[in-house]
Amino acid sequence: MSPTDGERDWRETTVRQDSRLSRMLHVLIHMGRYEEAVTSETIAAMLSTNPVVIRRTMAGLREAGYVRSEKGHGGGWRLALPLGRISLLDVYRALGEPPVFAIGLSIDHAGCLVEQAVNASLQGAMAEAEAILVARLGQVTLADLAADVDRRHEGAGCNPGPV
Amino acid sequence: MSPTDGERDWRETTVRQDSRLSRMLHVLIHMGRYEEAVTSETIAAMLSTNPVVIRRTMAGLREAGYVRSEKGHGGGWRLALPLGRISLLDVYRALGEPPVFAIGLSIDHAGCLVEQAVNASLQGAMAEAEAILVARLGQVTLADLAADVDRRHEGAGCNPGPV
DNA sequence: GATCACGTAACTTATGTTGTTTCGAATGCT
DNA sequence: AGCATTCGAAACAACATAAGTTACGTGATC
Ligand code: FES
Ligand code: FES
Repeated sequence: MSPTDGERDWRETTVRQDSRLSRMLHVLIHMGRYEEAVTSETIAAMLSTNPVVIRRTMAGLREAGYVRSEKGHGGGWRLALPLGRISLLDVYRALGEPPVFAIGLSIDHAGCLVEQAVNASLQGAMAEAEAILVARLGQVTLADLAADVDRRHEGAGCNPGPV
Repeated sequence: MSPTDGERDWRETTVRQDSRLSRMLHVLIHMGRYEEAVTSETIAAMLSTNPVVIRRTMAGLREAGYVRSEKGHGGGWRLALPLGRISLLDVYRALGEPPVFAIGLSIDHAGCLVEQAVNASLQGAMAEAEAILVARLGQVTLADLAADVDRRHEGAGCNPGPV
């Protein structure tokens, strides 16, 4: 009954779209556990996808200065900042701030007052929801998530390493 | 700088997806201004689209009891409830509660604790944002929007009728 | 009965993420 | 120097979903 028990199943959305944020967080936290460079191929195997997808997605993180990439032997990806210095919001922004909502406004009639009123209301609600989301993403660092991982580690059957 | 000045341009999203809610609100408020039945064709012209799209989308509203449809001469769509009895949330639900977010979770590894921690955090943030959105949609009725239209009417150059 | 208007199915289009292949460039080992 | 490794980037196919379109059936009104 509480307003926070939203029971929507994001898992149910087949493959709707844009799991980049989730994936990148996964990768970054993983990288925080090892010092060595990780290759795109290893990460791709970790996420059951293709190395090119990894490079494509992590390009934004590199440009934002959160990771570094090195070519050649022993190369790969390395964290450029400690996990505590990177918030979920930072990652989201490094990905180019992809659209948050699947719901859009109809803007067929520039002059229609009804449309204006409808869109103003929807836009207000969405802006407020996005503000909440952004605020929460900004409050959580990757180190917080890593700590949560440790917490979960003391209970369920472990599943530490990759591959 | 404040977290609430989100300057995202929903208008800029080309035709990303799902403007059904916006469109249906537009139609319903419009219907509230006239007593006569409105045909799918008229509505489609209003929204610059196809009558079949209208029937398809309004089917949910009919099943939810917010509108009625009649065949034959003089037929079309009519409100089944006054605008004050229909909230934006009601309309959203009648449309089948389409996905709110374009951001999804990655669930490739059921056993990975890192993924669990990441998804728990993201899911929490998204659930809270959705709760806010739903709360706001539930507080606004179509009558409120109609009143807002009237308010806008006393200022800018009017644009009353359709077609 | 003719016309109007909805109901539904089927197909096409548009947009964006994801997946894949391919080539080039830089790095480091031998 | 030569070669294997690894990223960088372009190009293209695959997939999913809202939206647009066509076609045909059904029911109601004139
Ligand atoms: S931490 Fe999830 S696969 Fe490596
Ligand atoms: S009210 Fe916007 S076109 Fe009719």
